[in-house]
Amino acid sequence: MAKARHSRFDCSPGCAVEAAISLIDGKWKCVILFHLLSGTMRFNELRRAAGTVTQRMLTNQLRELEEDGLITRKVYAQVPPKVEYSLSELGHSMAPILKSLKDWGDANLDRFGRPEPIERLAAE
Amino acid sequence: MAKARHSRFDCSPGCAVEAAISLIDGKWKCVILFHLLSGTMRFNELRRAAGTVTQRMLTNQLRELEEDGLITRKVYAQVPPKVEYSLSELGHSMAPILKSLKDWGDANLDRFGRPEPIERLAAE
DNA sequence: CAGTATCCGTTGCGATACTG
DNA sequence: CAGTATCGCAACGGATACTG
Repeated sequence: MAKARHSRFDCSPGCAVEAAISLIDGKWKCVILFHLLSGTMRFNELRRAAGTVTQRMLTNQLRELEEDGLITRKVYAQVPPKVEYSLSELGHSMAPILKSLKDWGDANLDRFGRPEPIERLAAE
Repeated sequence: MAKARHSRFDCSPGCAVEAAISLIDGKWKCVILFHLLSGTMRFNELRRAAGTVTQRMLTNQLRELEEDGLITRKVYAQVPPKVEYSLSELGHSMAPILKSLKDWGDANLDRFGRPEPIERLAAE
């Protein structure tokens, strides 16, 4: 539990930056965090919100976020099971990062891989 | 050239966030970007600044950043070779992201994997 | 509902050696 | 100096099946 999963930082300048992203790397983590900014969510809610994440990966990422103390997992002892995820205080402190990521993304979405709409437009 | 390296975003909410980190994921990219905020740097300068990155990885990450239009590579036709890397305008636009990462890291460095000094303190 | 377990191909990435 | 080439292992991560 909480084994040193993150690579050791050798604290050169830029260390802080490296440390920060090491917590949110992995394709899904910041997406999860971002969604949790809006409030508590259940497992399958997150699953849908994240788009195409697999069950295994979502579980995995949630566990790591929990280990790192960014999110809180609350299990209700009932059937069917109910588990709620929410941001810890530390998690909330990342809001500025998430926000700047979102802002940049919004401003530049059309610049790189603009995802084309699923339906083919009139072409052909 | 610029093949679709990044996974396709299916533009659910949070898509922008996903898009943004997809450009800076990989342990070294944001460290590189961060250092380039201070100005132009040469290959081996970056190598030293980044800490423990290998030659292969640095080259690799630099190429991807270049493909994504975040940095500019300037080669001087001379011997010995001299190559300078600097942020493009798009790269500079990520400054807020880098800054928020740095701020968070600075504020929370002591909370997670605080890298212990190499020399063992008095213990034993 | 919210997971865990297993299989298995793909990618990441360090080590090492070579080059214009 | 600033790379490229090749090897090889380890981690990532999807698909699928099973469970309390």
